[in-house]
Formats: sequence, C-alpha cells, structure tokens
Amino acid sequence: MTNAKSPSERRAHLVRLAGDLFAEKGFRATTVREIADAAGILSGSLYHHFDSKESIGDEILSAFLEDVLAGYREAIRETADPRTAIEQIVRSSTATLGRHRAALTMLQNDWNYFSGQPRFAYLRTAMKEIEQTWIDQLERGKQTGQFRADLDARLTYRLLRDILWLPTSWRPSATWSTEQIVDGLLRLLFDGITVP
Amino acid sequence: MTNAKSPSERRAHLVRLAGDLFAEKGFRATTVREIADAAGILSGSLYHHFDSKESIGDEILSAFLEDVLAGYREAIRETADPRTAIEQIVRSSTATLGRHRAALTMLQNDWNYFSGQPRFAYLRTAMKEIEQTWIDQLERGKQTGQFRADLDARLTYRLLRDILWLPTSWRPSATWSTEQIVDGLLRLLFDGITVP
DNA sequence: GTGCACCAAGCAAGCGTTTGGTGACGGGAC
DNA sequence: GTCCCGTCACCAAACGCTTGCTTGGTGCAC
Repeated sequence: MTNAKSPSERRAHLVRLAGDLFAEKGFRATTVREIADAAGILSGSLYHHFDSKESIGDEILSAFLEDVLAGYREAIRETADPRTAIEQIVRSSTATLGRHRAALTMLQNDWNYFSGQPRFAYLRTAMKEIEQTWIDQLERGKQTGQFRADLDARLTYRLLRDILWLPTSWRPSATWSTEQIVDGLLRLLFDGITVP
Repeated sequence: MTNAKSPSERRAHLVRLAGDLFAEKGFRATTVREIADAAGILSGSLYHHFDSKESIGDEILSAFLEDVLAGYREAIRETADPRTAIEQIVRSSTATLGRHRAALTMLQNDWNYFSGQPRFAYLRTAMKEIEQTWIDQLERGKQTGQFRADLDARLTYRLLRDILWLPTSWRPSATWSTEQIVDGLLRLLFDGITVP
C-alpha cells in the first residue's frame, strides 16, 4: 500500500497510525496489537522501532504541546489588543488542534494516567503556560474595558479552553467544517446567543 | 465505619463506592478489585451483589439519564419563553450533574465502549431526546426574535451541552461553587465576554 | 556476510469472573 | 433452652483471557 522508505519515515508512519487509533479510542484503550495490525505487522515487531507503548504516546503529546505553545506565543507577540489576541489564540488553537486530534483525545481520556508519571511532567508545565496566557489576555481586556469587569479570569479560562478543545474530539463530521465551528465559537464567545 | 443494614442499602452503598471511583478514573480504568478494596471486601464477593461490572455501570448511567430527562421535561413544561426555558434547563442540568459525576465521567471517557453494546442502547435514545430539547428551544428563540437568527441550532447545541457538562468533571474544587460556575456559564452564554 | 526489519512463540502480570467453602445469624421444632 | 437447618455475606483460590513486552531466529538487501 503506502511505501515509506527511510527508517525515520517508517517510524513516523507508525506514529501516525497509532495516533489515529488513539484519537478514536484513547491511549489506554488502544492495544499494541491493534497498532501493529494497522501497520500490517506483529505486535512484537513494534518494539524494533519503539522501546515502549508510552514512547509513542510521548512523541505524540510533546509534539502537540510544542505546536500549541508556539501558536500561543506568536499570537501574543503579534497583537497588542487583547480581544484580537484572544481571537488569534482561538484561531491558532483550532488549526493546531485539527492537526493533533490524537493528543487531544489522550489528554481528555488519559490525563490521570499520564499526569501521574514523572516522564510526562512536561504536561503540567505546558498546561500552566497555556492557562497563564489566557488569564493574562483576559485580565488585560478587563483593564482596557473591552471585557466585562466582573469576569472571573480563571473560571472563564477553564470554560473557554474546554469549549475550544472539545469540538476537536467530535468525530470528524461532514456536518460542520473547522471554520464553521470556530466562527460559531467566536460568535458565542464575544456576543453570546441573545440579540442585543 | 458505615453500618448499612438492609440488603438494598448495602447494594446501593456499593454502587456509590464504585461511582466515586468511576467519577475519578472512568469505568474501564477502574478495576473490580479497586471497588472491592474500597468496600473492604474481596473482588469475588462483589458478584454476590451484582452479576457483572457492567451491571454497576448500567445502574449508574440509567439513573443519571432518567434524572436529566426528568429535569428537561419539567423545564419545558413550565415555561413558555424559550430564553427562560434554556436558563431553566441549564440550572436543572447543573443540579443533576452535580449528583451524578460518575455518570458524566463515564459518558465522556467510555462512550465508545458503552454505546457499542446493545445493553446500553438507551444511551443513544436519551441523548437524542436531550439534543432535540435543546434544538427546539433554540429554534423557538430564533422565531421569537430573542436569539440571533443566524444561530446554527445543532452546532450551538453541541457547543452548549459540552460547555455545560464539562465543568462537572472538574475536580470538586474549593475554588468555585456550583452556583458560581453556572452563573459564569449563563453570563457567557447570553451576553458573551465583551462589554456591549 | 553483516545489519536491518520482521516473525513465531511465549512470558508475567493484570483483568473480569467462577467455584466451593465457611462462619454468623435467625426462626422453628422439640 | 437447645438443637438443627437454611440463608446470607463473604473468603480463598483459581480460571481463562488480554495486556505490554521479550526472546531467539529468519530472510532479504546491500
């Protein structure tokens, strides 16, 4: 079928196959035998390329968080206006999340499993930075008078991040495109559902 | 410690203990041995009260959905105004969800596992009714002119339900009370985050 | 003829579940 | 009052299966 040649390509191919399964069923619920089946090899042969199942998860999660944080950092570097910054964060997130559905499902389904292990300590670090970015922009928006002064920044962040990260775990449907979802989201976010 | 007496009380006690674990780790990630440990008995002894682990899950999930739907039905029976109806749905949901954290985690973590089995076919049925209730109220609100006419009812429902159901899975924290969360939510929902 | 990608087989540990047995308790018969 | 018997809640041990992972070997490429 697919004819990847170089060793690193073959390895990356396996990570993608595993990621597809993780995206559907989560990390723990996916077995190494299923991954091997998808690749057309036996489960034991996976260990020629990876030293453990966790290593595959590690590769997926760290790549995701680097990508997300890069988007966040760029968003706040480019824009002075907090409302624009938040819109930019939302748009960059949506693009990033679309490229890393596996990581998202893993974080949602297996957070307890990963976050407990020292190996995945970077998860908590990265989430802290993400939280801080949101809170900074929300607080700045309150000061400039663009956002409501009675906004609880941390609470709002938790709500918004969840709202933002959830649709990604929706099955990739023909019903809505990514742009539709992000537009619906931004509309909801800035204006609410009622007419002024 | 706790001295439940009657057989049905004892059974219910076990369901609660199991539910506490499911709420933290999900259904599949929780072992029958952990449930038994929490109850201070051996894992095999659980099968004197239940014929399978799934039966415990069944009991928790069906009780939850009955409770949710009862709240929804009452909300739309009592109120003619769609905006009030939605507010009522949100408030009733919050109360219900607080009482059924286990079911929520199970639906989020193990939806694929449950929804595939014939035994849990009622999950899909109930979710359909929940979706229809939301969509009906959103559409009515568009007709009365209270909600923006360009609202995609189904998309908005998916976003709103997820927003609403998520905070429940947050660890029961001292940071925010249930009322705080639901108020923040309604505020976000109706008015957005920007100042008019 | 050396290295690489993979197979065939199997390991220990953990899973949900089953089996046979044990002690405590309670209600009749005498 | 005591004896007996059944029921109840549970234990101790194991079953069959799946899990992630290991081991030793094989064929092909260069």
